[in-house]
Amino acid sequence: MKRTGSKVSIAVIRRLPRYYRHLSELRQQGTVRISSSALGKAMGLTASQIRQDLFCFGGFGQQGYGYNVEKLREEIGEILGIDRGHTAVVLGVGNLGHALIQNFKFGNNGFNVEAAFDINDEVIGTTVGNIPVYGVDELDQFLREHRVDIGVITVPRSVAPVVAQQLADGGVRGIWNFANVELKLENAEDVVVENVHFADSLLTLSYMICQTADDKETEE
Amino acid sequence: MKRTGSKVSIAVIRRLPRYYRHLSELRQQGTVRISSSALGKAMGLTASQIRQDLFCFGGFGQQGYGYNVEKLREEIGEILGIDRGHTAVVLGVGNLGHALIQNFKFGNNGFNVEAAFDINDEVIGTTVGNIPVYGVDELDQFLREHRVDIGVITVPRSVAPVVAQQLADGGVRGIWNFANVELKLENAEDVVVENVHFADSLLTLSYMICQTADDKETEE
DNA sequence: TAGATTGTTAATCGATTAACAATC
DNA sequence: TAGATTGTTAATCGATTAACAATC
Repeated sequence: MKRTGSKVSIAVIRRLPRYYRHLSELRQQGTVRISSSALGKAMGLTASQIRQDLFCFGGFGQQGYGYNVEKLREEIGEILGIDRGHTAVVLGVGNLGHALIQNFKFGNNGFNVEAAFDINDEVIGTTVGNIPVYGVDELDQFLREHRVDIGVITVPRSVAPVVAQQLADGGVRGIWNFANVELKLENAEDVVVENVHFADSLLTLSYMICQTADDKETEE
Repeated sequence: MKRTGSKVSIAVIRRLPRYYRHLSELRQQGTVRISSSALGKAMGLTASQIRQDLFCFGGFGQQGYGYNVEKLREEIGEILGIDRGHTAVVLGVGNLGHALIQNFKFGNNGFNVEAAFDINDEVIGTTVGNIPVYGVDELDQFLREHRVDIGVITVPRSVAPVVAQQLADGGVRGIWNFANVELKLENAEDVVVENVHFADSLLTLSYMICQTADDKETEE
C-alpha cells in the first residue's frame, strides 16, 4: 500500500483520471485483466510509463499476469479520493452552473452537491435538479454550518475573485474555477485552485489547426 | 518573424493562451511595457522560461526595454491564429451547448459560430443567441456548403463518436470535445481533437485536496 | 517448468533554469 | 555612457523510455 508522502509529479497525477476512465470502460466491457502494454496501446502511452506511474504508488500488478481491471480501478479511485464523500457547492446558477448541476455526474467522481448560490432573485428559492438555490448573502452562514470541501465557480469573471475569497475564508479546501481569471487568494495557503479555462483550450486547438494547415502548404 | 516550421513543444503552446490572457489584462490596465521578470512574477513563471518560450517564435522584445504589451499580445494572437476568421458549429444544444453559445466569447478567440445542431424537435428551427439550430440530418449538407473549421461536441457521450466521425468526414480541421470519451477517428489524420474533460479536472482537484489534508496530519 | 509480465533501476531525452554577451 | 534587459547558448533538472532481474 506504501502511501508515500514523497511528491508524485503533477504529470503523473493528471494521468490518473484518464487511467480511471479507461479502466471503468474496460470493466464495463467485462475485461478482467490487462497488461501495461495493452493498456498503453489503448491510451497512447508506453507500457513503461504506465508501470512507472503505478510504481509511484506501490504498483498494483502481478508478474506474469498484468493488472486486475477491477482492483486497479478501485486503487486509483482511492488514490484520487473518490471514496471520501467530498461535498461541493456551486456558485452561480447561470447557463453553465445549470449545465454542470444537471448534466455533470458529480456523484461518479465522489462529490455530492449540497447547495447552489446566486444573486438573481428569480432563481433564489428554487431548486435545480434537486439542489436548492440560495442567495449569496447566505453563503457565509452555510459554510459555517456545513463541511464543504470545494466550491465550483461559474459566476461572471468580474465577481469571481470576491466569491473565491469568500469560499476560502469559509474554509473550503479547493476551488473548481470556470471563470476566465487567474484567482489570487489571500491567507489561503492550503486552498487548491483548479482552473478550467475554456479559452485556453480553444486557443490551443486554434493553434494546432493552423499548424496542420501550414504543414500542408510547405509539405514538410 | 522567423516562423520556424520546426516543432515547438506542446508545453510551450499551452502557455501561449495564458500569456495572451495576461497581456490582455495588462493592456486593459494601461500597461505599455513589461519585462520578462515582471511578467514572470505575475504569472508564476521564471523570466528565463518566458524568454525561452518567446524565443521559439523569434523573440519580440528589445534589450534594455522589455516587451511592448500591445505588440507582444498581437504577435501571440497571430501565432494562435486569432486573426484567421475561424468558423465553428456546435453539436448538441442541451444545457452545456446553450451555456457555451450564450456565455462563451467565441469572438474574443477568433471564432464565429455559424450554426448549431440537435436531434430534439423542440429546439430545431429556433435560434440560440442569434445562432440557428438545425437538425443533425442537415449537418452533412451544411458542411458541404460551408467552410467549417471546428466542431464543438456537447452531445451525450454515447453519440459523441458518431457525430465526431461525421464532422471529420465533412472536412472540419478540429474538434473541441466536451463529451467524456476519448474520440478515435477513422481516416482523419489531420483532424485535431482537443478534449475538455471536466471529470479529469475535478478528480485532479480531488486528489490535491486529499494531499493537503494528509500533509497536515503527518505534519511533514 | 516455460512464458509472460511486472517492479525497479539505469539510460536517454526533453524541458527548465542559469548565465552572459549583445544591444537598446 | 551606464543601466537594463533581451536573445541565445550551456548547464541542470526532471520525466520518459529502456532494460532486465524478480516472480507469478
